[in-house]
Amino acid sequence: MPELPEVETVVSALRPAIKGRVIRAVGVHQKGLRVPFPRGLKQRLEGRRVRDCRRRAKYILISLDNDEVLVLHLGMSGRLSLLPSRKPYKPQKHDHLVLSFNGGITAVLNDPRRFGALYLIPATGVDTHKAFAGLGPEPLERAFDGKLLGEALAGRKTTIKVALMDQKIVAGLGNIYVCEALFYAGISPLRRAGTVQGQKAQKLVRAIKRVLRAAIKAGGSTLKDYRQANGELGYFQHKFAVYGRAGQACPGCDCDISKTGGIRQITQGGRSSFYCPRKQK
DNA sequence: CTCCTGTCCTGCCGGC
DNA sequence: TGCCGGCAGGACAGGA
Repeated sequence: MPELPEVETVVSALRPAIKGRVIRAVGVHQKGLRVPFPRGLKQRLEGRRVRDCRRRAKYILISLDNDEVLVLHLGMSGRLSLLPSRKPYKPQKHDHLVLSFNGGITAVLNDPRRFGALYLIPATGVDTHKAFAGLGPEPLERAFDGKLLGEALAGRKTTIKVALMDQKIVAGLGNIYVCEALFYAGISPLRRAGTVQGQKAQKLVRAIKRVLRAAIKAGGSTLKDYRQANGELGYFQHKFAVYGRAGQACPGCDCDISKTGGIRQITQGGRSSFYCPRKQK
């Protein structure tokens, strides 16, 4: 499912393909996703030129020449794919929005579970929109360091797992990368968030950046395979240390799995957490 | 304010 | 084989 690295990968491919291009035709095949589509979506998009395309948290922002911004969230099953310009568009199940640009470029939003969202908002209103207001720092930016994270976590009684899932603390992390980062930082998902300070916070920040960068790197290969591949996560899913690996050995494990039970799976905040009780404290 | 729970949706998988 | 229940997950509303 698309978390920060997947969205980053999508935007990296989308930006050069559509920047400066004009939206010639719009196909709207759905009344909405998690939220209803904006009124007059088709009319408001057609004829507009794309100024730029960027990512914030897990959102894709496509700014248009009428000072409106098309905001997309891929939910957990959403895909935004670019169609080869030679091939005619063939509608697929769960294609909700089809954008046709000059030059034969077509972008298709497909989302089976419809957990995604689409907004069309004024450029001046992005920061105050409910999706962006109060959003925490970008984890890959330099400003996101141990000190900043420690301050954000201070006083929090909830667990570090739940806190890292909170987009107000840090933006763009989802269940998978939180589990992975906590493993690399050696921090238990059950630890109280407020106790992650100083060296621990710094170590966690490094782990977050490390796992995100690695995933983005692998996400590049996901995208290359994308046209032929059907794997949602592509390449990086084979590199998970703990996520989805309950009962198995964690990387570098030298304990007796038959006695320890290996990687443990628990539920926190209604979501699965995977961790190694011996390496994560 | 913080924390917690329910809701949305559909594909997939395990169990019978 | 086929059905069915449960699970997966991000964001957000609303209640405590």
